[in-house]
Amino acid sequence: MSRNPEEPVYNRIEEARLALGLSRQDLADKVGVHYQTIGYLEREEYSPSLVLALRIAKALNQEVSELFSQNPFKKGK
Amino acid sequence: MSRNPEEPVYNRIEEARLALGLSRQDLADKVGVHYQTIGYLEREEYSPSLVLALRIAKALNQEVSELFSQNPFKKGK
DNA sequence: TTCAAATGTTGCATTAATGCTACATAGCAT
DNA sequence: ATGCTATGTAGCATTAATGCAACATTTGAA
Repeated sequence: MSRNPEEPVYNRIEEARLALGLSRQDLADKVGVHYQTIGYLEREEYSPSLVLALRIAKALNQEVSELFSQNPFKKGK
Repeated sequence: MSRNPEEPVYNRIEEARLALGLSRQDLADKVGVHYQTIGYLEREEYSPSLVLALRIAKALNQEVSELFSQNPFKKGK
């Protein structure tokens, strides 16, 4: 599978982050990653490790399945 | 964070796999990875990518949060 | 016992995820 | 205009996740 460039993972990180009034830097700090990493994830340039996904979900008070999906999200949740 | 050797991810893949009567090879085939990879994950020698976690959850009919956690699982679910 | 299936162990190669730095751009105050 | 904050882009280095092969061990069936 080689870390799947073919099968992307969609996410609503940006939407959930903005809903909490957080900047990328804020979220990065809460989660313990570089702020650029949040940017890469929001732009879906790559998909996170499970550890990071779990941390982000916790930081944003969401279920992993609410934030990340193999299928595109519909508009407005 | 450098992919966290410090903060492990616990899982109940083996339990869920056995409950369905699947061998590691069976699960690996359903999920599209090498059968050794399932072994590594069950032994918690490393934690999967989010893509793989999503696929495993789907193959085992479980929520990601039911299968993977940052905190150890209690006995018998 | 013998055989096969399932699993464990080791080792090596490849690559995506992450860290980090630097610079550009856009928007919003002042 | 000036400055600050947030974000985008590009490049490079490191490392964990995965593939894969070979061999050992365990377990259960015949």
